[in-house]
This record gives sequence, C-alpha cells and structure tokens, in this order.
Amino acid sequence: MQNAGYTIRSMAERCGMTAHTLRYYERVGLIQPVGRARNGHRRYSDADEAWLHFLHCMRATSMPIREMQRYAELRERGDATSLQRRKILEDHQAGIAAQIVELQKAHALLTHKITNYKMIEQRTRVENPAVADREEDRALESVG
Amino acid sequence: MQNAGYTIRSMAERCGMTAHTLRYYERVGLIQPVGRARNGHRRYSDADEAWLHFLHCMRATSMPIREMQRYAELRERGDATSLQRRKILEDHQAGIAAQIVELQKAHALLTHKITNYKMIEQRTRVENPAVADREEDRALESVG
DNA sequence: TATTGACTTTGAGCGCGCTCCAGGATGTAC
DNA sequence: GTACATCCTGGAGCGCGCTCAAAGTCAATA
Repeated sequence: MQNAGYTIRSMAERCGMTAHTLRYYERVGLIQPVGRARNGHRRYSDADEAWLHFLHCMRATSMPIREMQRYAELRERGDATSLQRRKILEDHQAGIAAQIVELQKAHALLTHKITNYKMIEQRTRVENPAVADREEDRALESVG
Repeated sequence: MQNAGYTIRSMAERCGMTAHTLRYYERVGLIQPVGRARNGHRRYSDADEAWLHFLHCMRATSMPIREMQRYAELRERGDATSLQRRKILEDHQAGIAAQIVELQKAHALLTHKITNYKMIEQRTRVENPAVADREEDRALESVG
C-alpha cells in the first residue's frame, strides 16, 4: 500500500482497455472518481484494478454499459442492495449460458461445413478439374 | 417447389430477423436480389431461407457484416473460391472457440460472486441486522 | 368507391461504445 | 531553456448494424 498507484496507461494495459476507455468509464460513473497525483494525473489503486477487471469481464460478455451502471450504482449504495445486485448477476449469467449454447451450435455447424469444403477440395484435386468444378458448384450450394 | 415463396414478413419470422433487416441484407449484397411476385413484392425461396439461417447464425456469433459480405461474394464467384471460404469459416470458428472460453470464465466468476452474495444474505437474515450490515459492506467490497 | 393493410423505395436517423481532437499543464532529460 | 513525453479536459466524431420515415403501389374487402 506504499504504492503511489498505477498511471492510466499502465492500468489500461493491465485491464486490456485503452486510457480513453478508462476516462470514459469514469465519466459515465462506472468507476468512482479516481485518486490523483499532485499534477492532477490519475493514480489507480489495486481496488480500482479489481473493479475494472470485473467490469472488463462483464463487457467482454456483452453486458450493456447501462446495466453495468445500474450495478455500480447499487454497489455504491452499499447496504440493502445485495439482492438486486445478485439478480443482475444471475440474469447476466443466464444470458451467458444462452450465448454459450448459441456459440456451440455455430461451432458444430462450422465443423460440418468445413469438413464439407475439405471433401470438395480433395475431390477437385483428384478428378478432372473441369468436371470437378461443376460438381463443386452443386455441392457447395448445399453448404452455403 | 410448387411453393410461390415466402413473404418478407414470414421469412423474417422464420429467420428471427425483421423485414427491415432482410431488405438491408439484400441492399448490402449479403443476399442476391430476391424473386418477386407480380406486384413487386419479394418472395423468398427455401434456398434463400437456408442461406439466411446461415447468415443469422454467423451474425449471432459476432461475425462482422463485412466478413459476411466477403464470404457471400466468394460464394457467388463459385469456382475456385473454396479455400478462401474455408479459411473464413475456420477463422470464425477459432473466434467462436475463444469466445466460449471467455464466456465460461465469466460464468465461473459469476457463480463465485453469486454464492458469495447468498452467504452474505443468509448471515444478514440470521444476525443482528445492524451488525450484519456493516459486515456485508466489507464482504461485498471484495465481491465487487 | 373507399378503406385497409401489406408491401415497395430512397434516404435519413439512431443507439451504442468507444475514439479522437484541440489546446493546455506538468515533469524529466539534455 | 527547450525538447519531449505523458497526462489533463470538454466536446465532437465515428463505425457498426440496424431502424424508421415518407410517399407511393397494389389487392382485397366493406
């Protein structure tokens, strides 16, 4: 805790964001006004970092800024907002679960299509190219 | 194939998009100019539907419109674009895999935080509320 | 015949989440 | 002292992916 704090640049790197984004998050109330050095430059604490990592994780999983604002507000109110905050997290978690299912479906579909392409390419190399091309057209049509 | 084709409305419903979006996709070349009824209204075929479902699946997994355009263009060129198209699909699939990992991490984090909230709520109900509240503050801080 | 409703077009508008710009202050190195 | 880097602020701008408004056509129904 002797630490004078992280500069905006280094904190940005640590959290996988840009300095622009950090200022933006502060502006819109996602993070409380951050400590300053004598010259007015921001100095981020370890607690700030933990919170920013959490925010980053929520954004990376498509939580809208508005929702994050709601959560941040409740967090600042402190007492008695636990259930509401938990609800937000549970809802988001459900959304994540749904997203995973979507992604897995797409992943499987792509595996199928890629296999199809490979087969077609294989045939094209072996057969008479002119003939193969016409077959490829028909086969690929069903592939998309 | 006796089918006169789907209206824009019904196709929108079938594909989980709006009619606006279907026209937009056509405008930007994601889908070839679609068949028309005598009165000029669009009539979508089963092949259109299959392609639109594919597009929807790619969009739902965050493929940018630009990339979908590239893919659609290659598809229209037909012959000899198989490898390029496969590359696009493979890249996107890798992206999807990465997304799934992100989402799973977030899901796990949320499970942890939610459990934490539940514990805190439990304690709050059991103990002297005034005391519990102060503890809650401290505990929740570490939860975010 | 008049109204309703589903469709057509072109082109503008919008919400989101940044992202950048201009102009200025401060601090370190040569 | 002067160059250079890093930061500051307020506000404008941007790319994406739709989304909608306005004005018009057409077919069926009351």
